[in-house]
Amino acid sequence: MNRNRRRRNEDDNGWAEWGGYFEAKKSKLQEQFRETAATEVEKISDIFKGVAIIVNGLTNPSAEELKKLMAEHGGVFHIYQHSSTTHIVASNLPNVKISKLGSVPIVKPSWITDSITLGKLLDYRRYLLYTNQSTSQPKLDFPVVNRTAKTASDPDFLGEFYNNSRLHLIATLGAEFKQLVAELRDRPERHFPGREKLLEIPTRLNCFVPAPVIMHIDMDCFFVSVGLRTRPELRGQPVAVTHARRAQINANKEREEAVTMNLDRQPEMIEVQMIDGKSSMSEVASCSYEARKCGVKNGMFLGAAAKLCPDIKTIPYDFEGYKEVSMTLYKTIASYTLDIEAVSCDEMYVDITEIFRIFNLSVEDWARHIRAEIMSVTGCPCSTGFGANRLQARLATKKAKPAGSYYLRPDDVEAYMAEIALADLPGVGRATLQKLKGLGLETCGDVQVASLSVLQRELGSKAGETLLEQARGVDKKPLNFHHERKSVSAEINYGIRFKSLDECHNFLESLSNEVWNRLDEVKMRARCVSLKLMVRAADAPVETAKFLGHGICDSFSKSTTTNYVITDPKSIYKEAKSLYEKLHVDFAELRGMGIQLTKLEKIAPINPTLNKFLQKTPTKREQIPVVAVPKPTVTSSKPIPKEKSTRGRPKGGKKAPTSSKNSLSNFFKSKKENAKLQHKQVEIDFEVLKELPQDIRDEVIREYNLDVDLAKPKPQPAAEDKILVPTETKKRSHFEGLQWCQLRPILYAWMKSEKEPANVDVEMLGEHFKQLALDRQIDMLKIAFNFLHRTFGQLDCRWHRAYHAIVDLTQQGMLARYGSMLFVNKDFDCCFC
DNA sequence: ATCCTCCCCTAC
DNA sequence: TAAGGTAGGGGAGGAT
Repeated sequence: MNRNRRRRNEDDNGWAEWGGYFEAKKSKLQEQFRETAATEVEKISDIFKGVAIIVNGLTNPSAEELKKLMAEHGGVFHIYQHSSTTHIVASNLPNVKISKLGSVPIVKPSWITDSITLGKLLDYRRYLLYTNQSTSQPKLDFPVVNRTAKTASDPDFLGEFYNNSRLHLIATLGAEFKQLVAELRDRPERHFPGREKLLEIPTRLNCFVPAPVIMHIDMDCFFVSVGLRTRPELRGQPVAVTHARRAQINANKEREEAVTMNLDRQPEMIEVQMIDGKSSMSEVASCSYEARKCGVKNGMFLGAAAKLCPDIKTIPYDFEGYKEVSMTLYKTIASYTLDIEAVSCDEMYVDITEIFRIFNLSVEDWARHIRAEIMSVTGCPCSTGFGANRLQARLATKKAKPAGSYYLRPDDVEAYMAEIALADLPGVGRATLQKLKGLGLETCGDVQVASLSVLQRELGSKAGETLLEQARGVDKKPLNFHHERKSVSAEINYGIRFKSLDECHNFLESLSNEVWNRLDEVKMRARCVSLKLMVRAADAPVETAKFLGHGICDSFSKSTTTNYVITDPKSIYKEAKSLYEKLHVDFAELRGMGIQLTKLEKIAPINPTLNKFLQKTPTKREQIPVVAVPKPTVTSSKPIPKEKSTRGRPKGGKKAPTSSKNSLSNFFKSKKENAKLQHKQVEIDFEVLKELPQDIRDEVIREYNLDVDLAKPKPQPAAEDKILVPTETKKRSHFEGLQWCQLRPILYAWMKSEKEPANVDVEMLGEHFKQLALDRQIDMLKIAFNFLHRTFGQLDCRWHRAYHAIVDLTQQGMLARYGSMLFVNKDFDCCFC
């Protein structure tokens, strides 16, 4: 991506390449495995003689593994498609790409694994990824036995499911647009070609718009509108986007029973009550306003929707179309401003204040202009709402829909709000609404006069407070243009019916790979893995009403904070598997599984100077001070001090391990040897020495013939030095297995990394930071290690580079003077200076 | 008092 | 048949 971006066209604000965004993602995958060194493999068979594959997109097994399998079994692996390529292997390939791939058959990866399992080349036609189920897909000339990955027991399931999941698409597209807005804003240049068009709008006098103005823009029934672009004959009719084509399915006794049994259990699900054993339980992803008039809602089962609206027409999904239209939408808005908070693929907030300030437009002029432009470039209608904050803008959109615009003027807010139904407030969902009903509250007007304490008692302190504010049209949350990820997860609660523990483990492994790929994609690393399970409720029927749905479930989750930074999918799988064992759930009862990663860290150093330095190959000079210290054998290491570390200790009443002593002792031995080697004098920091356990300290003093009188303290250290050394009141156990380090330079480096060095008052920041640490009662050592870890942890532990980066900064006058420093990583590699 | 874990809720 | 994902806010209750 980065490389592509540098090539960008200066005139288009980066858009030319944004169009190629998804393209770029795919080619990156290719780069990844091209870089993988060819591994020498032992030939096992000749199953794939004459077969030459390329891999397109994510697969399971991965491209790398397929490459190895092909080599082992006499096949050929191409990185790019070639005239001699015989098959394309893919788990999910957007329809739009198929036409470009020509006549080479596209097969599922299980063709390869199954062939190997059975020891012979199977007929690939049974493994074709595409069948002629949709007009946009290529027609196939031969009969196809469509082997669909129905349940999670199938290795192709994950990709196939995500390829067809609307919710997955919505979630991932939303996240991608958030990230893209952030990236665009990070570019130094600002270029808004769209604004020129505004000059053509005749300016009027007296169209003062009080600042700030927030615009909320939302496509009207997005999926339907995209689908109707090519189906004009359905305009004005009740239309729904669903997987199913018909609202009735063939009668099936078992299913009728299952439906009835589930109905008994879920009387609150109104739409479920409207269905019977013959109704389709395919969900309506989006429905037209004509369908909504009959009471049809998004998320409803098609069977239920058809009961309300017998004329309803169904149209299939068009995932590529959604991507394309949302891209165009964002592109259009961003040609006017980058003050955008992406909400989802079809919705965003835009701070429009600046545009009004510059162009002297009325809200109506602007709305008419932008809505017309969006209509013309996407072929889809949208609605816009304007207000002084995001809440007002959003409620205005509600009134504007469909295909309209509304400005909620500051003077009208109070009266307007009183009429708003509580259900229309963002954040008020099913559960909250029920609670409020219990209090006899239905409109914002009711809430306006309710007491805060009552609301808080019912909804919790935070939600109570926000609700009261919302009811008055107040929204203090500013738009967030720079979104930072706090978690990455992958979850599937459909098609989970394991027949063996192996199947369950395999699926968990696929999920681990998936979630790892997503983490890597956003260039982050994690330190916490959570596993979420959906388990059939004890009294729920084994057969669910919805085909392969999760039915009525209990959900459980468990997490583990690792004492290392996760740097591969195998670690995720290992942790997830162990969490699964701890939850004691029978694989046969599972109905859903998910893995979530939290405690995320950015993969790259933030400081550009440090970054640049770290990329350099170290010179000989730079390598000298690195001292390797043998790993302590007594205990496992903990890279970042954790209050809970003592809890994780062996419970058998063992004494706390003495790793600290051992490694310190070792450390000084190595230090001495190293000094001899270099014929250099050894410097030992007084404060470090003071903190050593008595016996080691004595040893060090003896070893080095030090002239130190610990009883007579050395000159009073500067104020900030005092806090650098953990005091005796701090529990030593926090730092078991860790070494001391001089903190000031590190903290300065940290602070510098977030603000550019120029014009930063180091002393002031130091004070500020100290206060922060004291206020929050965080150990300075913990902060320092967090920093070190976050910045350098993934760089193959090149601590010497970290050190020299800091020295470098110091020499440039960018850091304060530093004293002796000791850096330690989780493997007890040390560098000292 | 504050943090952490395991939930629940909400939005698209 | 059908494709019930994902991220963030926040609260209860236990641990420290």
